[in-house]
Amino acid sequence: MTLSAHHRFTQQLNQLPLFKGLAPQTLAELAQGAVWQEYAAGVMIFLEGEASAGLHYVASGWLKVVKSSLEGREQVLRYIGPGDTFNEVGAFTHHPNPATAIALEPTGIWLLPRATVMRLVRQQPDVAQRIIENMADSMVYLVNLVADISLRPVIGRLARLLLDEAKGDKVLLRPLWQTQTELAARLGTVPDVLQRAMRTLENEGLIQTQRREIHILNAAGLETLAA
Amino acid sequence: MTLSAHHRFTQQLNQLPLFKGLAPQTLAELAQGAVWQEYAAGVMIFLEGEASAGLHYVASGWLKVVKSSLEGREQVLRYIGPGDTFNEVGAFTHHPNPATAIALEPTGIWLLPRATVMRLVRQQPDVAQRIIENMADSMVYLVNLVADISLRPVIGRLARLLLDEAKGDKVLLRPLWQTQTELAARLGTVPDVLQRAMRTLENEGLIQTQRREIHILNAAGLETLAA
DNA sequence: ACAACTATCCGACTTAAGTCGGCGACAGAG
DNA sequence: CTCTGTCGCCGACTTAAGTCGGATAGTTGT
Repeated sequence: MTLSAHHRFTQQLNQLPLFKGLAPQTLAELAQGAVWQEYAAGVMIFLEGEASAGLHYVASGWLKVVKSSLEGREQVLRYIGPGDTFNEVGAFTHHPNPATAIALEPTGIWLLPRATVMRLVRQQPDVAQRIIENMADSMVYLVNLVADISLRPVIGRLARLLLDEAKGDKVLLRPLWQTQTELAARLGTVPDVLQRAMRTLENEGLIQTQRREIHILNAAGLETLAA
Repeated sequence: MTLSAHHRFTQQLNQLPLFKGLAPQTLAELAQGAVWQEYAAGVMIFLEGEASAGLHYVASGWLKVVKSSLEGREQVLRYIGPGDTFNEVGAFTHHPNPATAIALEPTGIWLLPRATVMRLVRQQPDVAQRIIENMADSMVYLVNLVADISLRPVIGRLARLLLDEAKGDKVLLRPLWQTQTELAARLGTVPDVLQRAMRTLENEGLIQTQRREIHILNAAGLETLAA
């Protein structure tokens, strides 16, 4: 990792909402302690139960945070992409990692060691506040996830996911790493069940699937199922 | 609410891990802005979707934080008792409340307005850090809740709950407000299913239920189910 | 172009979870 | 004390979810 890489990273940090507006010196300090890491698709970034290193900032690529059962079933807690930070839990407490992180694509990550971010939080109230807000967002997300899984049938969750992911568009082309197995894990179920749910939606004329695209034919109908 | 009540509250705040060790003046300021609220058993403290007021500190009593489905089924996210704070999300962001809070017993709460805690966070790095740690704990709890509900059968969740709640003891006497309906909501299921699970555990000789007590006869057996 | 592998798809089946109706115990209100 | 409503208990039933075996299509590497 070269000096210029760190310099570029300093620039990036300044863009990042979490660290925007900090003094150049502070940013440089932050960048100085950072460790660059690259992961190939499918590689584990950290494992549930390990003591964890610090705050992770995703420079490029996508990854997933999951919990696994003994039988090997997987529940996706969150997808994380460029510009996101994750592992606040590991960075700010001495809890072991509560979940496992796995790269979905070739992924580049800056690792900010615990001591560095800790110092920053104590010296920069702005950063502390933004971190708190970030964590609050995560909590809202998790709370909704619990409610979804517990109180809604699979087909309802699927309908909601399609609507959210499409964000008003009528067409939804899924990234390559969103295989049906991944989608199923995100919804908290298994591929077969997901497949049936898809077919049901298709038979009822709410969606239409092509190779790598899903067309939403009847958004209102999906809303009803997702309610 | 009297001056002496506020004075007592200042004492209490000083005990509270979250605020321990602050300057007396800071504590007094904090107590000054606080609003005292009392709720009878079963009364709603705040409702999902409302804009929310600030950080809540429970002085006495127990309450639950829940999400409800349209059909009226309830998922308990967390139980909260004396000394706990809750509603970090509402206090530190402009999100509406992500869930509903309901008193389980007569409950007394100090409400710390957003502006007050916000100022505190910006001026006292210690407080900011502890709040972050608090939220991290909540996130760990939620993450595990998601995994439990998604990846484990009801009977396994029940076994784990019994073990956790007993904390090594062999006897578990449940508080009055833990009706089977409440317990079911905590486990993410319905009373009937819970009852069956209980009977199964009893038939297999793992536990024995008396009026308001549950005796653990075979902790190892429960561990196996909970694994 | 071919083989090997993986993802998808599908029908049939099993199991877990949830629903329903009713009954008996108990607690609080009158 | 009796009435009334809630809670707990239980068996029978329905539905949602998950499993299994196997066919098919698509992809990757050689």
